[in-house]
Amino acid sequence: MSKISKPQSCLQCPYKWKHLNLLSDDDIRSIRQNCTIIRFKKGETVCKQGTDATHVLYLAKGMVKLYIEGEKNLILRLIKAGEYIDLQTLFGDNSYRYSVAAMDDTEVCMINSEHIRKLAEKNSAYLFELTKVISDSGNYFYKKISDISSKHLRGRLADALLYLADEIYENKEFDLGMTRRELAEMSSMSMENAVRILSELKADKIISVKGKRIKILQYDILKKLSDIG
Amino acid sequence: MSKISKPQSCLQCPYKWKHLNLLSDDDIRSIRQNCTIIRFKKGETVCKQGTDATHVLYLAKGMVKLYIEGEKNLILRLIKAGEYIDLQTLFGDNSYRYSVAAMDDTEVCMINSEHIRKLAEKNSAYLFELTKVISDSGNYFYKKISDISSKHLRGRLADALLYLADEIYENKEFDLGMTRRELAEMSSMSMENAVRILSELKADKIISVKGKRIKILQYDILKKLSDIG
DNA sequence: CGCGAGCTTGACGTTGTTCAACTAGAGTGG
DNA sequence: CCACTCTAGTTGAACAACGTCAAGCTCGCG
Repeated sequence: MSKISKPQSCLQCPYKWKHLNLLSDDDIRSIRQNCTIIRFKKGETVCKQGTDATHVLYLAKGMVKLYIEGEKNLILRLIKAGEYIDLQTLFGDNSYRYSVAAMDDTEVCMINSEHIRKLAEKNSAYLFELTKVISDSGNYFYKKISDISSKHLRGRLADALLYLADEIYENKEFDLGMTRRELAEMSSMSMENAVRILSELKADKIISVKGKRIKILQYDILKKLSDIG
Repeated sequence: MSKISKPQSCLQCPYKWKHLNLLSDDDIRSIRQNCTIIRFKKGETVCKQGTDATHVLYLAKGMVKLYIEGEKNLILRLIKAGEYIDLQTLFGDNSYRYSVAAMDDTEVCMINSEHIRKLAEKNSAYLFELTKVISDSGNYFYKKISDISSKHLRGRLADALLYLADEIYENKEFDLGMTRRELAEMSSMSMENAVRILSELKADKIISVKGKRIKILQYDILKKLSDIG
């Protein structure tokens, strides 16, 4: 963590804060006093599971992983620039249920929670949009929890690869911005098995793997592997 | 599903609708036109995974299970009278991500979603409370997903028993209102293993089991089993 | 009395983890 | 430039966890 700075002005937010347009100019100005931009280097912890959630985190630049810590970590999702890292802590219990760490060099706007709550309370349209985001994020977990509890190794790894291709890199060919261990933590399996299955998929010519470079050669088969679990 | 009826009046709601007090009398009256009370018998499906979520479900009487359907079902939580069955679908994607079925004879208020959204949009305090409920329900999943993916059989069954004792029946002795298969579906394991572990816990005098009657004899040990996973 | 659903237990096969050995590449200091 | 080390990745084999199958049991009900 380093380089603490105040935004110049949020009025023409260069980070494309979502739903900022629903606030009045005065309200937007007021955010400046309650917002700090912090830069994180790759690997640094942005927020730590269990600590008090006093700030809303908005990812301005870079990519972070949101994961649950335990004997083995479980990466729930990756977050790209332009998204709130999580809004549930804003209105619910105010401690982080997860940890967040930078996958590369990132910038995070940390905005005082209490301030956002006040803005939301007096601006129904704004609150409405925040609630939508929270709801969708909750809905995502229904799928995740069912995938993790019902699918086998191959299906779970296929899920992770499809997630990376479809949601994160939006391309069938991408540089895996993480270690094999992290890929395993996305799929809830041991690192050795993640490697093994990558090798199998490669041998079956469903994907190609060269170091961190991964290309999905047979998208529909990967999809089928994900479906049958 | 049977016995469709309109509420007499929601003004003195006999079902203790949560947060109804935040609405104006006129708004509460307007709900009547958009609300139907439906009775379900034990085992009946209240709502089906995949269908459109056109209504908010409020559980007036009885108990239901909320579960994800698949080759094997996964029961995510039980809901007691006086709670919304789920609010996420109200503001997020509007299809049910889960199925809900009655555990005993129940009554459900089904309120038109669009109507509630309109009330919420013009009443910030009401929306605020709904958002809190949604957020907390999302936060619950962080724990659930981590438990399911990291704990072993014994830890998961201990979780289920503690959940029933602490959250549902609020007593260390209770009648298990479900089959062994359903207990297994709460803990994400096969029915045979749920039975086996119940037997082990009984042999170790941590619980007593007589048919559906379960008594937690050594609460702290069960807690420890849950902790170590 | 017999039937069926839910429950119980043991034996066995499958899935996934752990351990261990080895390889490849990147950085470091002489 | 080479040896050294460190980390990430890779593969095989042993082992543990868990599910499935099969058989028998119990209890309520027609």
